[in-house]
Amino acid sequence: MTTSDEVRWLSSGQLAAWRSFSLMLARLPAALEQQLQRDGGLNFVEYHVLAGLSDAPDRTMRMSGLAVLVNSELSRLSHLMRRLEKRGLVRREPDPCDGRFTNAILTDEGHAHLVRLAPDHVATVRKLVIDALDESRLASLRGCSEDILRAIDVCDAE
Amino acid sequence: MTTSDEVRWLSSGQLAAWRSFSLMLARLPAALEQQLQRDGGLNFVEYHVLAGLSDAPDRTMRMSGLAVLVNSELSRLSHLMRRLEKRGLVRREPDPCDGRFTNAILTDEGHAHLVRLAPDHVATVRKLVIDALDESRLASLRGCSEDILRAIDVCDAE
DNA sequence: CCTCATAAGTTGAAGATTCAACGAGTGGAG
DNA sequence: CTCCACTCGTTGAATCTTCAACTTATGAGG
Repeated sequence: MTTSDEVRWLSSGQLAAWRSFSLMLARLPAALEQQLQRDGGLNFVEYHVLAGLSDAPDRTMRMSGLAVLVNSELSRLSHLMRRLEKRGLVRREPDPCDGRFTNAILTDEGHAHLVRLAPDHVATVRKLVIDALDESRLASLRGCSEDILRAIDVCDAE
Repeated sequence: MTTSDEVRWLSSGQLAAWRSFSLMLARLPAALEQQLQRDGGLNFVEYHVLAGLSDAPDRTMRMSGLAVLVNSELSRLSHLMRRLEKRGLVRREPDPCDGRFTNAILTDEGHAHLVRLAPDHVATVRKLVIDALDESRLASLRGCSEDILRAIDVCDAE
């Protein structure tokens, strides 16, 4: 990748910003997961699997769609769904219309678990993010996130 | 944790901000790790272990100090150091002054590896974050990060 | 001294994720 | 119709992380 010999190191201000940001990048997910794990025995991805299914028509999604939604590889999702299935929170069945697809379905028990968990999760998100920032900061955080996501997409597309 | 019956759900603007932010929170670390993994066979924590040691006097730190620096548990660090040690990038020895401590030391080979890797890593951080944001956005991102870190600390302290 | 409490670090087992290989279903080209 | 390429999803092995139990070194208190 190093195409030029000159490295553009970071200025001290940039470095300070990067340090804070990258520390936050490590700590916030850990803090969110801690709450979900404690209150519901779920990690971040598992929670979003249940939440995604609960918003979908018939509480049903294809595995591949779900994988995109939760930003995870299909293999990881497959293992994860096996564990959730063993706990009775979801079930899987082949799509009757096209046998190549597998439908993931939220069970009643899974839905109940999610409903039980959601308020505390939202409260945590508020406490650590939404209410920790004033309104203009939050708007600007959204802008930063979108800029960074765009840069990642550009980079992925080479 | 649910102390009140009333849940303060997110407004649509807050929800949109949270969605972008949390997607970025998942994708950016993956993108950074991908580059480190591809170019140097290291993950994010491993890179920061080497980087931390390289900045320390005598390229030496105690395991417990290193664990705080890279925001990781001691057990994880111990396993990770065993792997890095097997690759010859670091070594460990008991602190001669106080046998309870273990000193982690960056080898010459480890240092060379880091030096080889750093320019590409910095270039990636630039491309995905620093140069993806204008100056005021970056400053504001730093502020957001600090606010969120503070909220996490408050929360950890109950 | 001796005992005990404490903190540092290691270890092994269990749990989760990644990686590569595989199997199964479908639609299209010949 | 048959073969082929393609995508979807699963699986097992290897890797990494988490958890709990354990070892060891030190310093404090009797």
